[in-house]
Amino acid sequence: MGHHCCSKQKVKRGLWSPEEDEKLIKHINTHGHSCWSSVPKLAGLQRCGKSCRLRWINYLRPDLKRGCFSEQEERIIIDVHRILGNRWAQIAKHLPGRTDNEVKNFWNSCIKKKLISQGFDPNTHNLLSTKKKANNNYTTSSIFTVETSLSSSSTKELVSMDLIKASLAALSTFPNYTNMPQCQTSLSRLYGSVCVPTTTNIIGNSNFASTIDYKKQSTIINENCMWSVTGFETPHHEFGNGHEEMKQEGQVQVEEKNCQEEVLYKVNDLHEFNNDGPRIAENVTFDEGSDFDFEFMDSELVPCGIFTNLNSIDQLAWNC
DNA sequence: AATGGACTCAACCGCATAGAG
DNA sequence: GCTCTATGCGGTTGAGTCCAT
Repeated sequence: MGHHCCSKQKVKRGLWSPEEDEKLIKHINTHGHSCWSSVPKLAGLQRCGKSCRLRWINYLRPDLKRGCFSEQEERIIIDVHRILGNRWAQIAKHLPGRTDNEVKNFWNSCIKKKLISQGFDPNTHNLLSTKKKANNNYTTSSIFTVETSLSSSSTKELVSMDLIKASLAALSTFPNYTNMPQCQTSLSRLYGSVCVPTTTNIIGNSNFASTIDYKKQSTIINENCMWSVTGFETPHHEFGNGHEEMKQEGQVQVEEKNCQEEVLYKVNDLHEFNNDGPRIAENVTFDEGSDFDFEFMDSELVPCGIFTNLNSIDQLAWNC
């Protein structure tokens, strides 16, 4: 079965010959590629436009970086994948000179196995646990297994590996972030190479909002934020009149213990309360002044357990 | 040296989406 | 609003290569 774009043409398939590459390079360098469907004809190639485009983007483009992925690139892929999932094109945008295809292949052939061998689920980035509950019937206590008395002033203290592992294990028991029974949650914050589990109390209509914990030198995203923006479900009956008022005002406030900084944001539009499905916050706007890279987050966040940047839990896991 | 399984990665396939008419 | 076409993207395939036996 051929492509719909070239089904009427007699096109060559399979590997490209050096002659074909040369023709394509010459044509694009001279005329550009404003319309890929016309490139084969103009370049004298018996290929479909789609094939030409792919060959150019993935192989012939002059700005491509060839060769092995560096350790830093690998880490970026893992970090961005944790947030965006299998959105290879978006991930590749954070790696100059790399293509989505290249990133995807590298993930499937190398990183995926590495994560699995380290005991992480490559899809969720959670610690693979043999103790997961079979029916997803989570109880309040499941997420509270990790609590510490660390104060905000002690975030630079080193935390033992046992505590970190316990934190990961606790989060891994909570894979989907749906039907969460209440709005209190354990929170693991990552500061450089230090993992600091804290306890978060969320007040108000909290599944529509949260705090973004950010610093100038390293962006820190807590998973509470992820839950909020993705709009995890909470049973309807949990909301009282006070929350209805908040909804009408279109602004919610979240209080978080042990947070160093808080950024409040407004929720301009909320879906109607509904017993049947998840309620999703839309058109979320953030106060100016935050240096958080929202383009990086690509506006649509994927639930997962741990967020980190360089030198964080990945490195710890890698070196264990 | 031969062979077969594992692995890599370029290329293809099918679907989603945007835009033009 | 509908259809058609082009483009972009993620999943999958398969030829070539590597490596253990």
